[in-house]
Amino acid sequence: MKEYNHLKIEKKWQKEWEKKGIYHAEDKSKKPKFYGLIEFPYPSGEGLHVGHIRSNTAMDIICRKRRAEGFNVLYPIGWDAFGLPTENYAIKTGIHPQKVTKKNTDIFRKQLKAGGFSFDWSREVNTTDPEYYKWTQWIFLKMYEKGLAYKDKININWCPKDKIGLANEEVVDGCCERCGTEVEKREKEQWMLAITKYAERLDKDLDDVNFLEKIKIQQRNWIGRSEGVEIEFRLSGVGHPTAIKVFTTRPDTIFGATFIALAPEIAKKITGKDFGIKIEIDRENKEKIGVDTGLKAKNPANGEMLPVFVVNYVSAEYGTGAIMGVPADDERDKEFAEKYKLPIIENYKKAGFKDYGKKITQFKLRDWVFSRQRYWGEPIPMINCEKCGWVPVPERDLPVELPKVKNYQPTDSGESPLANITKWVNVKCPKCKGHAKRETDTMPNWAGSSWYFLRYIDPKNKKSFADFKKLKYWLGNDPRHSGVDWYNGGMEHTTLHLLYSRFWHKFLFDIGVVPTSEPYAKRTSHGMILAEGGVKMSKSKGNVINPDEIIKIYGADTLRIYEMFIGPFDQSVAWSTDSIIGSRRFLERVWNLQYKVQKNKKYTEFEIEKTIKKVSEDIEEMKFNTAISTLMIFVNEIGKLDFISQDVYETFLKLLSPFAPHMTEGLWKILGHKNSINFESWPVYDLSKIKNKQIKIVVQINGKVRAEIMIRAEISEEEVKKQAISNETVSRHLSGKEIKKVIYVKNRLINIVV
RNA sequence: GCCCGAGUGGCGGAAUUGGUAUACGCGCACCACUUAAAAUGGUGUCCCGUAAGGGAUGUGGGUUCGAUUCCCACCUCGGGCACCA
Repeated sequence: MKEYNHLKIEKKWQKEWEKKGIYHAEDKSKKPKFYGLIEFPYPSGEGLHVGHIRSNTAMDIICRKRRAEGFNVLYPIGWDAFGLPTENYAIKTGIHPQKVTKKNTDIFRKQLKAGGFSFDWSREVNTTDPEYYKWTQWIFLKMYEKGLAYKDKININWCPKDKIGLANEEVVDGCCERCGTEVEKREKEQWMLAITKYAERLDKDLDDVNFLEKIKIQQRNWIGRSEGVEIEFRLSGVGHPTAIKVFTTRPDTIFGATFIALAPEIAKKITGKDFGIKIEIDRENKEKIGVDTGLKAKNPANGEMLPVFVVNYVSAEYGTGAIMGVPADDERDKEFAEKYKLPIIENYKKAGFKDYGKKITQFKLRDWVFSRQRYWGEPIPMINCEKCGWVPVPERDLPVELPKVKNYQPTDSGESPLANITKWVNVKCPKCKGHAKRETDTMPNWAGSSWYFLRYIDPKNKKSFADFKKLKYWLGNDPRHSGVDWYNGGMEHTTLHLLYSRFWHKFLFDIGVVPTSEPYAKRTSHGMILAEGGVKMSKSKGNVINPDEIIKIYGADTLRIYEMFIGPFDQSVAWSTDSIIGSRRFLERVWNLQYKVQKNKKYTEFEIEKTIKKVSEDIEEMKFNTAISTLMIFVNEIGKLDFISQDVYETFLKLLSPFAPHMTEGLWKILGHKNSINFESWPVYDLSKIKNKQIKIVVQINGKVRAEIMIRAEISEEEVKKQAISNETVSRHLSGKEIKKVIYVKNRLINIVV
């Protein structure tokens, strides 16, 4: 008997599969296609996380099953490599981020290959490759051309300690994510993308995609669509001809309005005065403050003159920046009214929805701040000419490559380090050939990840980001109901990445370069893997599990099985090194079953049909933990027998192969097959083969289990009742009692009510 | 404050449309094999009780012949949003 040697087996088959390129997707195929996608990793210096193994294995199992079901499968991988950690490392060490990225991707690649994932490595993409970001820049230029990219003076988050502009997502509770310093607002010219123009469609089209409900809910909350009415309140008294427009979702409460509240910016616009009211960033300070502007506004419903206040709880960025205060119906207005002794009307008359204004739709979604004052990102391909203003870099000059710099530290003025490279910055205007300067801001790291799944389809194309025919094949022909077939990723990317990439895709659809209006047909999400004890894995806590070591000791197959068995796929789970042994023991049992195989004996006693059904269904629902427990139960049962017929063993190996590809491949060859188990078709089940001559029925009395009886299948209800009542234990419990009712659930239980 | 999700043995967790609660795995105990240990195999393992039986799925109530599952109220934990008018 040969022992299960995972090191030898895994190395051997990984080499063989790579050599033969068996996981390469075909661009021209008569088979139906399946495009399975995972979020491409950020190659951090910390190496692969066991969480990567979890989500990659899940999609790997689905893709392997699809191949066995006869699909032409695309399961690609790449690197989302622009970003802060690499840049910060460069600032600290002076090593070029490209070098760091190369080193990290090499490590990640090696680690992923050791996991035995069926990626098509020939399509690897890297967002920091100029051949890749050329097209990221190209998409930006198209957006500029269509008026979706524009420059605007806005408040950005500024960390006074790091002297750096921060993205919203880098601000945690009003403080810098890295140094904890309180963030200030600073006005700065930024490139913006008009995602709000797509708000309506981004919301509505969620109806047509197969995303998990909680993902749709989060997207909808983020977009924040609400229908209301815009009402004009005419100003009078101080010689103001203007009116104040108010947005409300409750126009029916207009008779209860006792004041008007303005955002500070709006008040300044109307009166030209600064009232010293500020909207605090500090979220804990929720006390409502206001100043009376002295203006009066006429309520169009009843002609009453209402005082107009500047307040700190109305934002200029939502609605019209002005509200009607209805203290009787709104908690915030009530708090304000009580503090400033304003009247609170109860029992006022209700108005109709559109009686005093016109219906409009508002969104919480804001336009996307697209500029970063950083080095390690895609340069924004724009040139500022003294005469012509902003001029896009001509397409033929793409990509605008990142120049070499000596110092990656941002400048004191908050500009990108690129601003110091005068040779790079100073250019001729493409229009008038006059003196001009390049934009020195770069794109956020959400840019490259907004379209990477399209590049996988045609990664080496030099003429376009991807050939349209290939896009049509892999995304489908139906413009409304297609895209990547199945996209799995983390919940943390539900609002930003998922929304941004849907926005970009819709834009590309509108200009006719992609065939579908939605990028992803189906989206699911995984839970995180936490350290033992349920805390986050982190270097500083020293509780990070390195997958390499687990693979070395137990094998990739064991790690894969363990991570799929660890708990429900969509929930967070705590790592437990002690429990891995169970997955290893299971695989060893499977391995040892080969010595019980008898070639010519037909095996009829045990039903593999149920196992096929359950495992097949569980994979589709991502219930990998119960799929594995089903496989374990089968092995436990079959292990009790003296011999196993080869056909049953082979069917079992096919079911196990997506989970443990290396071992099953090894066994497949040992059984005498020349071809890879990867080319075998997925087992089908035939429920009619399950012969249940005897069925176990539970007998309850008043809902309490008292006995079990065996019945023949298909006997009548009357006979089952007779048999149940005649049971010894049952009759003992029934003696001296009157039977009121008998409930019979077919093939399951009988409940006698006394 | 609002919106999601989850509370089941010592631990990770199972449970079809409401139908045997605790599958599968870890751990633990005992047995076999062994000079011994490890490994492996076997048996047992929610609680009380010798047993018959009784009690348990965060807490309290309800619907039902029957509730982990459905309804109401509350508590705890995780995630998201946050003065959104």
